[in-house]
Amino acid sequence: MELNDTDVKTRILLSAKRLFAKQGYEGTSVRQICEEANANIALVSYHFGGKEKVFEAIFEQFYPGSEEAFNQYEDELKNPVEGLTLIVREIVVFTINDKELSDIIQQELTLQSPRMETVQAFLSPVWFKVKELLERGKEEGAFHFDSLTAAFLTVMGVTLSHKRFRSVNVWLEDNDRFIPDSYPDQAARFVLQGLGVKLNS
Amino acid sequence: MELNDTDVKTRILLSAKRLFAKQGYEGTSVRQICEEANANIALVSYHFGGKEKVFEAIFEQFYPGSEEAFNQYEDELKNPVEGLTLIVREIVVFTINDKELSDIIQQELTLQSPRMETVQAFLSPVWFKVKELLERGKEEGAFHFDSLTAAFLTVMGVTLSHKRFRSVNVWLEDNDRFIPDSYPDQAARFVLQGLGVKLNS
DNA sequence: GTCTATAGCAGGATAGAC
DNA sequence: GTCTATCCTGCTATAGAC
Repeated sequence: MELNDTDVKTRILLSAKRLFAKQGYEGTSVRQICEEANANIALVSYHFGGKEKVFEAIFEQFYPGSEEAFNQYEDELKNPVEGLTLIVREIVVFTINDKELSDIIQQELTLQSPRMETVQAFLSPVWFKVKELLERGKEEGAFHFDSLTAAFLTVMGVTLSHKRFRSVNVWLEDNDRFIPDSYPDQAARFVLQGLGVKLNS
Repeated sequence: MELNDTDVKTRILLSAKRLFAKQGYEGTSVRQICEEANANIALVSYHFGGKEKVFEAIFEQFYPGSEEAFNQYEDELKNPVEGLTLIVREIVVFTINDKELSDIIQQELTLQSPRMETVQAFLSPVWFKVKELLERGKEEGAFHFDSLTAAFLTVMGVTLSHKRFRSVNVWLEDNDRFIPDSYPDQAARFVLQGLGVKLNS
């Protein structure tokens, strides 16, 4: 990964992703990124055009494209309960697969940064769909909540919460068997129950 | 607030809290803090001993002391369902009352920063209690979940999620009446339902 | 494409006058 | 307690040699 087995551009991207996730954007210097990537400092400007552009390139490279995905699951997304289950699972799977990128997203969501625009552009399709499903699910009587905003917030909270794992194991001894494989389902179940859906499982 | 109606130390603390919340710790400069606080740059070193110490001072000043609080609610905390309801409500109330401090906490939780130690020291009592309540609630048959870690994560997610409000109203038009007053109860209900508790409301 | 060298600036901190 | 002036370090970015 950090060896010269891949091209420089990729090495820089991977190092930047790792470091942004651990230390935040501002807390990470271009020098540090290049050191870890075994790349010369000047190459960040040459290949990307600056630190800011590296940030954007990370999203372009690693954020799962959700354009075709929506078409692929068109049928499931018609039903609010099925659709929300699917989306929550997919988001949680993503946060497990790419902890780094989801850490970066997590951080940027609370900041009023110049990078927010980039982040929002990538996240909008999914969360807009979530909003739509919540609204339709309520109309159809499947979900029970007072405020859309409150429901939306809790769904966001559950699905994105995984990233605090690092600090969590300070409070929990890990004799508990936390199996990432089953977590997407647990999270989805939690969300649906929280929204007042009766589950037959 | 930003006028010279309070003493310098307090003005610095308030400005720092505001800016750390909006821009992150690394994204905020001492110069900027002092400018907003109408204070001279040298006073940060004089009164606190550096930027890092300002961060700690913010927690000492504004984090609600949870030592006496636990004794005060001793009775409610004996029952897992009651106890968890109480704590979730209190945390959510706190995140609404002091959005800035909870934004700061939110940010630091995902970072591996030198400030993590400070943050954890303040948060530990509450989250340790949550863990205990979850465990006991499961033993007593009140809660239903597979993994303690998974349950813990979802509770954290819901209770801390409020801070993403700023980015949320990009996706939600605010014709939805989100009433902060009722949110603590909604969040608590969501959590309990998610944990499989049968509610009579 | 990659490197060295350096420009140019902003950061945190403090010495010392008041 | 407060201020000015300054130190030193580290940052991003780029010009120009290879």
